[in-house]
Amino acid sequence: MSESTKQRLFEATLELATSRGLAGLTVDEIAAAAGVAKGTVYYNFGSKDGLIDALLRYGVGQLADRLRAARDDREPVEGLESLVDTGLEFIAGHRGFSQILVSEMWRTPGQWQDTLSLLREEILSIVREQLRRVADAGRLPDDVEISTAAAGLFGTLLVVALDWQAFQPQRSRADVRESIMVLLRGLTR
Amino acid sequence: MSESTKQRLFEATLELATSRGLAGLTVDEIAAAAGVAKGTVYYNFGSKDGLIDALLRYGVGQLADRLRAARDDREPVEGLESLVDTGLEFIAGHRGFSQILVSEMWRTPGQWQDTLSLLREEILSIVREQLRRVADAGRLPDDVEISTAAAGLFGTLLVVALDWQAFQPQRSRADVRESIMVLLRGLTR
Amino acid sequence: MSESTKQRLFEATLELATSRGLAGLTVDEIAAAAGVAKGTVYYNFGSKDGLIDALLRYGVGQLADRLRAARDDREPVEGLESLVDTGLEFIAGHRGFSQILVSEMWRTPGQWQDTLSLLREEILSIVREQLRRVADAGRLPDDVEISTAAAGLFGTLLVVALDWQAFQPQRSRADVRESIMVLLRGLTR
Amino acid sequence: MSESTKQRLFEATLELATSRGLAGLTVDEIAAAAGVAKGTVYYNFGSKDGLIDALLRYGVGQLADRLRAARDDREPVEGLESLVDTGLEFIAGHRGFSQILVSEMWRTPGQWQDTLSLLREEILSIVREQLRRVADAGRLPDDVEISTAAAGLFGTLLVVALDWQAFQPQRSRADVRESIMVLLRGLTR
DNA sequence: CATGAATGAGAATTCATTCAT
DNA sequence: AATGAATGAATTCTCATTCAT
Repeated sequence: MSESTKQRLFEATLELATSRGLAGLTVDEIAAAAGVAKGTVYYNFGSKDGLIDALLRYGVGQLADRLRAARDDREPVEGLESLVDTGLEFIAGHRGFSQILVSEMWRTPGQWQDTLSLLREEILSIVREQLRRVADAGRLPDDVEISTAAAGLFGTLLVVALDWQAFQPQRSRADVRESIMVLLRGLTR
Repeated sequence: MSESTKQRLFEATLELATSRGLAGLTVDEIAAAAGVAKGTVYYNFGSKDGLIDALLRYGVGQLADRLRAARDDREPVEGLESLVDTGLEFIAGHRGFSQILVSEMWRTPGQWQDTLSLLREEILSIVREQLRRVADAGRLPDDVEISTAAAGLFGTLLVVALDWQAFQPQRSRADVRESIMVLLRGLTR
Repeated sequence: MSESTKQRLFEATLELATSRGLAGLTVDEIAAAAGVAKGTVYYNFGSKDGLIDALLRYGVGQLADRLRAARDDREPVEGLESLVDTGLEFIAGHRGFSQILVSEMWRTPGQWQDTLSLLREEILSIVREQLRRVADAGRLPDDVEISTAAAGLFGTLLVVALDWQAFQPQRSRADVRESIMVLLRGLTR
Repeated sequence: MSESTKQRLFEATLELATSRGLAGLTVDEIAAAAGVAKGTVYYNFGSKDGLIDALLRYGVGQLADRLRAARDDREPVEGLESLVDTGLEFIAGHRGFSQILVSEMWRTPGQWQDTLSLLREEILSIVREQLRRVADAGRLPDDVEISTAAAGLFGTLLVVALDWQAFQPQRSRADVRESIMVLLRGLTR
């Protein structure tokens, strides 16, 4: 079934990209790691970029789903913390994918820039919405611009989580979450 | 003189990388932009990777120098803000360089991982030192661990600055600095 | 079919090497002569060295096949002469190949030393076996050690044949064969 | 003094060529191994080929001197054996140089073919002269052509000696000499 | 006499893509 | 739906040679 082939290609690409970055991957490697012939990549995705593009959409889709599920009708600030926690959990559990995001997200004309802009927007809109609730509850200082704060929060979350994994793996997730919360609480007072 | 050749190559590479990203550059282009023959790159750096490696050290050296110069005997929190501002200025002025930093810094084994670990440490030690002063002045909450905060601050700065350049170029630098300061002020209360 | 591509590359390489030597060939030339794209060489052999390595095995295989075919149930000394004649014929017909054999065979660590040691052994075992028959027929002096004689005979054959081709091309093959036979007859008395 | 520089370059080249062959050497390596700057090679020899050329002449000159010294007014066949023994001794003592000779001597258009033809002739004339004496003493069969035999003897000597060094280093020089003598005695009866 | 930084033509190698099966 | 041999443009890298000091 085609779905399993695509899935296998996604997983192999993720696995390889974790250590070598997206740009450094060859279609040969990906196909070999997925246990399919090279032509199969082209049959299923049309091109290398097509595969990467699909992979990015797939991964971000998963992240967005989780984030959306994490929001609830609780108190706004708690909801924000829940968002952060969910984000941290996802990143820790999908390190390879997250590394790809940081690696490619801010690369200027980067090959996947268009897709990434779209995906970034999808995530940010979720964060912005939650920040908006916090603001509506009067818990955000007036001089904080929501879209800026959302972008900053997303980037910080990504980077802090990866730094944790790469350079301070002995820290617990709760510990890392708390570091970010300290910042957020400062912000939301 | 060899130093000037290396210097010219660094500058040409940085220049090109700012608009096109480091990964996509060819040695031909770099040499042409620097006004030297292609062989000269290999004579001086051994390989394309050798050039990038040297460039990373050079760039981080520059950043560290600026950061060190930004610290002064003023009030600790102001000193911290000065550090942030200097960092922002540097990143905005060396976009290509900063992009490679984010792209490679958190890649697991990564080609330049060894170099980057060293360089990360060089920057972090400066940030840590300043945070220490802030703490000594009693301006940091007790539950904030300095080395964690330093790593988070560095990553956040990098990412927020790049996000600004890539997705919100119309914002002013002062504006962006203020976004980060809001966070810091929350932290340092 | 892949076999025919490899075959074509072997033949083209051998052809070119006969007039220009193996070391001086470029992959471009070889591919052009074989009527395939340059990438095909890399697809099939991985590298220029890989091609040469495979070619050595292929060539020695051919030589060994011919030598084995040349042995028959005739009188032992005649069989030995037949071996020599076959060897001469092969070398004369594959000059480029033989040159690389002499060039590389006795080079201390040499790029293809491992391959060549194996190949040398394959040829020598055939020669040894024939010398053994001569000895069993009581036609070899007692003080001649077979493995030493085999190695000497192989080397001599190679060198004499190449010397003929390079410096005395006007001599006939029969003439050259006779020169070696004179030595062998002295030996087998 | 220039002589010592040339000498150092000869020795370094010989040393390197022993394991890697002449063609694979770079001027950089040679200069580094000799402890001089690259320009010095060009100052002294004009080109890489000039260095190799001079080296070949130098080495063969040494060999020719020894061979000439080995001939004496003794009985012709003994003189021939003395020639062989001296040749063996030289080769064993100058393995690197000898490997170069075998590697390059029969390479068809080889870059140093002209020089090598001359040098080959220098050695062969010595061998031919001695064989002539043997013939004059009535110790050579009528069907042996002297110049052919000389070429064969030279090649065989070279190859057998190298085979000894590379593949059967445990044998004594006397042992190896005896192997060749067996052939020669058969020839000279 | 000697140096070594710089050169650039030439060679090896990579890799996304195509296409006949 | 999948394959994998073949391609060739693009790139990296090599190295003999030059030349100003």
